[in-house]
Amino acid sequence: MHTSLVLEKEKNLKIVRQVLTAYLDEKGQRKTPERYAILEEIYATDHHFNVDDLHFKMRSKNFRVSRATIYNNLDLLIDAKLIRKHQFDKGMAHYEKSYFDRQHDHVILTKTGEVLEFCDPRIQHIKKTIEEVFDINIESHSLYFYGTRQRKMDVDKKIT
Amino acid sequence: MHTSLVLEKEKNLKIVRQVLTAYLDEKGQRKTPERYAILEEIYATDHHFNVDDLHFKMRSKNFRVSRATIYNNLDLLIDAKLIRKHQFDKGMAHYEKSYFDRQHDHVILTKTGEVLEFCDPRIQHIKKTIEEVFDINIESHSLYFYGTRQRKMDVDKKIT
DNA sequence: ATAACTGCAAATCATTTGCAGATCT
DNA sequence: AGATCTGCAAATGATTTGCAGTTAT
Repeated sequence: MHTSLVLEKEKNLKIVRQVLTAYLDEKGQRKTPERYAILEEIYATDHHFNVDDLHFKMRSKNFRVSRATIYNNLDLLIDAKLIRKHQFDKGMAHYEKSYFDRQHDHVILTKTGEVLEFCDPRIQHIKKTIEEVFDINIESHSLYFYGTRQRKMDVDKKIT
Repeated sequence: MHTSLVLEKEKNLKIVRQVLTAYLDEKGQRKTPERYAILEEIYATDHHFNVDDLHFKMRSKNFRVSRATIYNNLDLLIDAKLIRKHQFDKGMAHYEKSYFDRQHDHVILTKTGEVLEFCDPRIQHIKKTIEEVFDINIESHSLYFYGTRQRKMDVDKKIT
């Protein structure tokens, strides 16, 4: 990895640690090593993850945390706006770090489980219309597209 | 209720019964009374429902079905395109009849649990764009807006 | 000192499953 | 008759919870 990217990552880690500290101070909650370890593990990598992924990675680095503590602290990090939670289908929830990214939506490739991100302003336009039509306040939305890679076979089919 | 609406409902019931029969014939599956009773209960009312709602309603009409059978047959009805399933959050899944309605999306009012439906063509436009950008095939999507009714209080706040 | 936190194991809740007996075809 | 269904109860899997012991403040 390029040196500047490493430095960038460290700077970001420092920032999110401070965000967490500020949050815990404000809420009068304790600054436990587990909380920082979980946050750092999340911000050290770039992918979506689930509770088991995180638990396994921390354990393999010899940091002992229980799944219960991870669950508890993921809720805390959500409240601190440091991560977002997704329920792609039934089964385990997925999470992603959120502090440096802007709001986006997802495509789930159902064959591989891959997750793609996109940002389309038209969703905000739809949202605005819905708010007006129903006279409501929309606080959040969830939008997922489910699909598969366009394979050669499919292209052939089209020609036929 | 107006007589023509009652007649309309009966006509529709007849249609969906036939659709189910055709499906079961095609798949070589058995025409059990439970299957028709579940279908009819669903098409007799106009709201979203969950497994417990349905179970309770059928039992209170003295039709004994197990929850397991309901689960099994809801999957079957989904496959027959007679109903759709929604996972609004964690917790119980919701279902809705689908045969006479066209595809639509939902607004969930988080305070009351109310569900509103809407149809906005711009989602299809977004879908098309995403398919082109990522070179994928999108098979389905799920879009939910979460919000609350605009209450008088909120309006007052705005003025302040 | 003491309220908050962690880790474990047990509890929960929606859904699924195994299987014995019932029932469509 | 024979394969498919149903109903029950037990199993599952993700998440939550109760609680005793630990730790940050």
